[in-house]
Amino acid sequence: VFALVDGNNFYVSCERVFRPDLRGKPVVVLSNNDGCAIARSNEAKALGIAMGAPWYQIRHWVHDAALVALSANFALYGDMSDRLMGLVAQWGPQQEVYSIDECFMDLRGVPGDLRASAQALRRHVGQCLGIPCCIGIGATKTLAKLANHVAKTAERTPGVYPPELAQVCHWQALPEPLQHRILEATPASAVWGVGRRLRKQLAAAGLHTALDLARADPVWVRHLGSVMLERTVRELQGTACIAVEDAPAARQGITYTRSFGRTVTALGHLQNALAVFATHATQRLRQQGSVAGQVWVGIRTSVFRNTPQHHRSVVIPLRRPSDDTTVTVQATRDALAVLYQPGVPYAKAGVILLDLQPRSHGQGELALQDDAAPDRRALMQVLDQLNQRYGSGTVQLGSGFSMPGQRPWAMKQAYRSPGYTTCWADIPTAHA
DNA sequence: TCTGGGGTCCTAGGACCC
DNA sequence: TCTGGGGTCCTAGGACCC
Repeated sequence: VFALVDGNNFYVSCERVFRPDLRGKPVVVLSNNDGCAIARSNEAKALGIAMGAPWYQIRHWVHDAALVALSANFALYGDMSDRLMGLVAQWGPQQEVYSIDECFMDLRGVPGDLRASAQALRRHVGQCLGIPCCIGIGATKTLAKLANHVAKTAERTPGVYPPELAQVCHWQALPEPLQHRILEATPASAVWGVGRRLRKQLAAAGLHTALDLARADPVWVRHLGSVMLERTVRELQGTACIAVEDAPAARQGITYTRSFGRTVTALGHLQNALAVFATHATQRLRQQGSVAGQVWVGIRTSVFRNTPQHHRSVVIPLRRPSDDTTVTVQATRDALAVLYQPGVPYAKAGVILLDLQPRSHGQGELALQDDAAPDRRALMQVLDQLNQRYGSGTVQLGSGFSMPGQRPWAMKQAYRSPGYTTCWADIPTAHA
């Protein structure tokens, strides 16, 4: 038996914990650069604001419906996520943190009425953290996902599903005719693993609802997609094909790409931005305990402008796998020397660390031949410790430094909330 | 004026090998 | 006239997820 626990409108809910005045109001959280809506309160959804809606298209709601917009505060959401996952972990023996706001639980061996313990967990999370969540329970991960979808939809839009399914939905506990009705009312595209492309292909083959999919022959359906679709169909039919992954595998690549607040044409600014991006990516690399063998570097113009497009990238192989920021920053320099063209209005740039391997793996002998390596490693350690203790960016490479006001590439964050739980200066005060 | 970012997995096709 | 077959590995691109 599997469960999926999922924080409702998670980023908005995180903000509301510290801003109770935002409850009941339409709220959106904007992406980096205040580009588009990436989280919406139920009230904002009711206004018709779509996921990913560009900010400039929806900002009129601020006047028309008292919409509140907030710039994304990922430090806050990440910290709230850790707390949420810690609370949910106590429910069962195995937990897979699937994304920032949801986790799968393997509930095999958990005694008692699962629906009742799910309700209790919801109350516990509500009391300890103040984040509302929905829980779906099913015989497979796909069914748990589906049950979660039903629980969320039943809560938000009464009428589609019976109201008693709101917030917690235990698929196996439902009578079969009700399961049938729910599957029939659920579009195939709401099933985990069916995206836009597959939805069209399934529709062309006459499969429109979750019920159509659940009744399909898993072997036959394979020719419409890949083995993934076959797996999805089997999971809908109750055969578990996807396990709960207890310990997440190390990342295969570490990406840091950003759109600029304004377009950038000067080489110096690009160098500065990419040095900062590489610094962030390499810090994550060290946290993971890996070294990178290659560095991908890309720069490009905006895909939303009707101007000549300029998308270029290059992969720089490193002489030996490294987790040294000076090495990856130098790689971005080398890359820019190849990629950069004067006069092009660059809108976005990025760094991807590739070919990742565990740090310990085969490093010793090579490192001994490089006299500078032990010192560099110590330098990076000190850097990480200082930044950990005194705040990110306390100590950095000169190439990543720029005077205040000299970062045209810095992203826009006009509506950023304080670091309530991650910054000493921003901790809220309680008044008696 | 103004449209995010970070991932995973699968498949097809090419290069290469014997 | 007429030119095999089987396998591995890698990469690019597509689809999906949140």
